[in-house]
Amino acid sequence: MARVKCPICNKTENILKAGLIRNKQRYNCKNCNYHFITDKKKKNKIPFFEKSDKQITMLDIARAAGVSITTVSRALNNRSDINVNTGRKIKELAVTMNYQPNILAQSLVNRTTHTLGVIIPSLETTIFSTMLSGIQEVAATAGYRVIICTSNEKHEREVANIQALMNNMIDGLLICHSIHTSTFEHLRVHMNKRIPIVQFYRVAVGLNVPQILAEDEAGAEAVTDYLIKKGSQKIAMLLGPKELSLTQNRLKGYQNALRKNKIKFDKNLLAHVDFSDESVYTSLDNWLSRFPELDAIISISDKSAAQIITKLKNKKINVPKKIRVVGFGNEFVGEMLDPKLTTFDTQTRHIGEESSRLLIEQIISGKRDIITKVVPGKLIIRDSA
Amino acid sequence: MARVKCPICNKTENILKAGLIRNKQRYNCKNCNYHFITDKKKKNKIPFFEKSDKQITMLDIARAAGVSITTVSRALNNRSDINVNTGRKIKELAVTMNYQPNILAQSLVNRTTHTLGVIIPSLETTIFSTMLSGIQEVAATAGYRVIICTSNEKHEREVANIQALMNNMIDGLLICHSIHTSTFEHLRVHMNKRIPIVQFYRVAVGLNVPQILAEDEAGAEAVTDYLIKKGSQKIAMLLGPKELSLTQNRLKGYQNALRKNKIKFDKNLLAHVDFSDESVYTSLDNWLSRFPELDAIISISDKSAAQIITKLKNKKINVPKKIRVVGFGNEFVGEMLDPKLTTFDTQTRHIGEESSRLLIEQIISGKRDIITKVVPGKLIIRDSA
DNA sequence: ATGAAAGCGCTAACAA
DNA sequence: TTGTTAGCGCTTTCAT
Repeated sequence: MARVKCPICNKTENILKAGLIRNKQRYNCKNCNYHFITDKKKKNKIPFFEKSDKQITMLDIARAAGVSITTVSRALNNRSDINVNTGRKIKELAVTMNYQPNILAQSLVNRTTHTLGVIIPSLETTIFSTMLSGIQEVAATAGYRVIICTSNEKHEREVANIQALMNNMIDGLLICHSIHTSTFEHLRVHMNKRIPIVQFYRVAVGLNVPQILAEDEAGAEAVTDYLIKKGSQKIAMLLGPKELSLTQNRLKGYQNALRKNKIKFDKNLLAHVDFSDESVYTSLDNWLSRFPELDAIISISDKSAAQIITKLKNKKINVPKKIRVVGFGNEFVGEMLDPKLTTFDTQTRHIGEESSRLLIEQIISGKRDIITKVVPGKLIIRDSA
Repeated sequence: MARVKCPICNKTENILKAGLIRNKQRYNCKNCNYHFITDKKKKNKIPFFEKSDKQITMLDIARAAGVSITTVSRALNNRSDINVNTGRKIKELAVTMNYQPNILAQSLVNRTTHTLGVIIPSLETTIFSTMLSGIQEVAATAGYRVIICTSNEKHEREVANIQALMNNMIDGLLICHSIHTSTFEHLRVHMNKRIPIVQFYRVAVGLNVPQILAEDEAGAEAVTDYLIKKGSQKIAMLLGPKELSLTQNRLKGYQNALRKNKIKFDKNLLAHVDFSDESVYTSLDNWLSRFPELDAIISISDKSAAQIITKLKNKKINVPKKIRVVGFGNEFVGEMLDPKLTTFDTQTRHIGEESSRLLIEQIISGKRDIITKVVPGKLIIRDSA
């Protein structure tokens, strides 16, 4: 074996191997107790990408510029305490060498990742992907990345996702709860941490976490009111699971309108569905058989409204003459239906945008005000009611 | 000022302050030239979250267990070279102390983030959010996070997003090009790097990057063939921008079917739209005025098919009697239309799943096979054709 | 204006 | 089986 020479004492005796660090052989000179390193010849063949894959680091720039790594850092971060020429030279060098900062290293040291986490029940439901679009747009503009996790309406996945994200990956969390989430311990444990949280659309009530909400109560009231004005008396309502604040708020709005118009509330006109097609159809059949005088249906979403209208047409029940149908959400599908769908526009995209905005504001300001904001919507009157 | 004692020589003279490191005061003993540290009393008031926000590190566990940090690492990573009892004790301790690993630090050292980047034109188009759903589902199952970036169909944003993601944040990239992307240098520069790339749905042809495609050519051929069998002769086709491979492939399929059935190709029956509502309506009006004998329209998406059907109904043109309409994508809206939409199901979700699967496979295996995979679709026959 | 060195929290090679 | 040490790539403090 070729002898290695200690760069300090220049001897070749008593040099021990002392570890292999990132492909470099490290040695220890027992004479002067000095550790040093030489390149190690590669054993295994070079992977195909290795040759072009050498990431330029600040050290490379420092060497090329003949300055210290600190100076490079200062130059690239546009610090004031640096010679203008040195700074310019380093920045030019960084460009020509195609330097790309290692974001992981920056994040580790700065304790900030410029990344938001979003937990959302599903991506295939129009309102959720629309909200996500709003979130991502605002985030991108503010220079934040977005990591998405879908809970698929499963509580366990919501819990697991939160845990995974909160481990230093994100600067803030946006969450829209799954329908099966009724305990909130998994959120509570993170509430007093550095990382701010904002709930949106489906929120846990009584939790000290800011919320961005749709205009559920006022919206449902406006819709019900409108139907009554149009002459409906027997108004059924398709709702989500009882536990959701959203459900409760819409129900409240509905009841407000009934009370105002002196119509007796009948809880059999309520149906709680789990968003499956089947549960929607079952509820509809149920109503039709129990309430021949049914003259209006308020649906939980435009999608189920579309399903209801289609089903009613199949049964030769005229919409809106016999039964008026109103949706919630103002999705694209509403305009394509025949009759065109009357719906309450919850301004889904805005909800996403506002949530993102509030979260980023809390990240930047460091403030943790417990704000509740309702994004105003509006009734879109078309032909189905 | 209270004097500080050097732990080496035990003197209190000639001790200089030597920096403040992460809230600790560092000193330098000039007698023995030894650097040491003591805790520094906090000056500014504690932020509200600080008390509960002390992240437990491996060092804390090591101290609590009376072992070295390496041993903790070994225990938590379930290494074999560790005493079973020590390992168990450490893992218990980690749980009781509620230890959460710092993913950034792990990623930095392991050079892998378990995160995929996805660049997608939009989130508000059903097919894209559906593909994303498939991507995210497969990724989550394999233990990968997903960062999304929308290009909003803008080339510059696509380029910027790629650059931002490739800086050590991701282990692999999934990309669906924006319609305005016709040069691919921004991709090419990353092709030979460690980070694998997979293109999906809208791909750059002739680029050495794996692709997952919809069955565009065969699908369009099947659709056209079906229309001709049904008796259509004058078949218009709504296409995306000419540059997209997807457009070219569907056009090829259309032409194949015409040729096979000895129908003359007329390029005036083609319209290239930019997915805006307006361009769809303009194309339709154009066709109607120029081709009174028009008897079928193949649309680029179910959404535009829906718009076309709605518009034709407005104009009292019977679908499918006078004009047959076929969509692409099999989105939810198709079933809600009247008449129900005949469409080619591109299996959008599968495309996302397959892309994700291929990318992860390449990440794990380290192989970079240039695979092109077409996800088979099928014709869904309903009432509009 | 610049550099040396410590440290962010973790992993891994070697010594013991 | 365990500890010591260097290092991932960056920022920051203090000294010069």
